[in-house]
Amino acid sequence: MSSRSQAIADTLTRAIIDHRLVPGCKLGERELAEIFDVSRIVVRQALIRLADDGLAQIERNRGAFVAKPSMQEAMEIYDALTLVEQGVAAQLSDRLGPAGWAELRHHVERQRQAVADGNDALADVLGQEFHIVFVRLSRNKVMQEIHAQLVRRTTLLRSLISADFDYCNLLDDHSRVVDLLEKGRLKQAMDLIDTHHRSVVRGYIMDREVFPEMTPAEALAPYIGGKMDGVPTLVPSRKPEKISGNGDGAAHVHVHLPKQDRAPTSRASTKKTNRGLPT
Amino acid sequence: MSSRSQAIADTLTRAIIDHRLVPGCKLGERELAEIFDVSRIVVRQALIRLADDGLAQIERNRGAFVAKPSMQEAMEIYDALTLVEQGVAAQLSDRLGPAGWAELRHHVERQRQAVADGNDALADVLGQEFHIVFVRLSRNKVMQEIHAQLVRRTTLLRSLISADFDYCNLLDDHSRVVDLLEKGRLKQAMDLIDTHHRSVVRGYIMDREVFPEMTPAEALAPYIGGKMDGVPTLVPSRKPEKISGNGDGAAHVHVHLPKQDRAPTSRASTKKTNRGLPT
DNA sequence: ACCACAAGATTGGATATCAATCAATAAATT
DNA sequence: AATTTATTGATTGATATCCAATCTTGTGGT
Repeated sequence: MSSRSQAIADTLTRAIIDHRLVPGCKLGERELAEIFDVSRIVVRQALIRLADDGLAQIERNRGAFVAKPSMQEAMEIYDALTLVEQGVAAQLSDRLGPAGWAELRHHVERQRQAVADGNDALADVLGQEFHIVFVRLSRNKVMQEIHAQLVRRTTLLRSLISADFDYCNLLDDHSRVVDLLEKGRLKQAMDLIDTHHRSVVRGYIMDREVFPEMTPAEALAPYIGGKMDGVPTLVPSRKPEKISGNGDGAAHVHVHLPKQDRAPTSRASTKKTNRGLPT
Repeated sequence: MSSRSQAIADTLTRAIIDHRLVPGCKLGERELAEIFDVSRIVVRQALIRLADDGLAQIERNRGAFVAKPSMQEAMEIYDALTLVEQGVAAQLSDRLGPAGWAELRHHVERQRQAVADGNDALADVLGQEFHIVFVRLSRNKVMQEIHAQLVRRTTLLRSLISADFDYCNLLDDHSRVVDLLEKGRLKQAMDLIDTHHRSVVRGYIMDREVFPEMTPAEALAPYIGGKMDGVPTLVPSRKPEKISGNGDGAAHVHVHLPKQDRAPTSRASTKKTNRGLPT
């Protein structure tokens, strides 16, 4: 463990990308200091790290809040993410060896299996992870860190908006990108990456008021104390009461459609309103 | 001014990219606290910001040092920079209006004029700035910040290596990139961006031992107190003794060659060993 | 010359304290 | 009564001091 402030920053980051701490939520120093049982200074250092990461914003003499990006900024984040992943795609199409392609295919297959098993939670995590694995294969740690930060910020965005998109097409995109890239059809792959992210952004509606808030104490409770038990990450275990306190954890219905173009205006078929899993 | 720690982080960043604080230099908390006349905690917060930015590295119970990237990391930084600028180039080729192209051309022209006047210092700064302006035209603040961070890190790298490259060809690249992009020859422009950065990295030799060190107190003296007077930035004033204490500030001789290919192996014509200006 | 141990220095953090600012209430005025 | 003003309280930014853990150094003994 490097420093305590780093650990706290990690926990806060976790809570934010888990949507337990929602945008606009006040992150009071004294409150967090009590929760984590550290001094205010350590909390402040953690908040500085979060702010540098774009997940929090600090207003002078007013304190820190979970970042609440504007629609403009949301678009910019997705544009940046698209740019990075397209660039990585171009590099991979040149340099990636058979083992790399195999890893990507393996990952897609795992996700497909999870979907087939109806394990939505795992499928979601794998869907997120695909992008991380994709960039990792570039073997560029600097790029990885930039990309990971962008992914964190998109994850934050998702607790600010009500997503409404075709889940299955997004899932297939991963497989198709790998196919196109391995066949050397770089241009098409890059276009698909663009479409992939646009199809996520398109469903964003940002004027929605934020969900029932949790106080930081409630939100952070699962991460404190023992060994982070009860924190649901990529464990597919289905505890009756998982993360969210609200009961809209509607069973996701995944309908597998034949690939069809997704024109910017037509969005009227097989959409599921869901939270926390557009990848 | 937001917070004091941010101001100090900015000053340290400045000193690092000015090559006054060289890689490996110890950044003691107590020492910096005295220099800036603040408490150690504020210094620590500034160092955390620097570390997040990749300009410093903090080792537990050992303190902070100016980052000393490995050759591997240097390559990764340049790869990332290339990726970002290529992506921005692709966006600009679609979306940039006449005013944007004009601004780029104006900037190139200013740099050309500076070279013609023999004002190397100004030419250097403008060369650096070109990349910043280029990315700014994408109108994506998120991307701008990522790019700016990468540029800072490349600037840091330059105090770690001895560059040895053809200065004039690098200068012309900017103009050629603009030409190619405006003509819609995106592929060639992206290749040129790649070549541009590679031609910088190629000259890097990282085993060189670091220059005569300054203590942080000496290095930071010009930034402290008054209004940063005496800090040489884009002022073309030619003080006899500029930044560096070592006397190798040889007069740069800029020979304008007809464009020629720069094969990875052939580097035997019109190269000037200089410091701090490959852009 | 080499290893072990003690002394010193530095970092990471805790606590207490203070000034400045913001928020919200209570009071005063129109 | 409504609005404006003043007071109070809470929170942040920052300092000083203190303490424990760890790293470095230097000395001494073998």
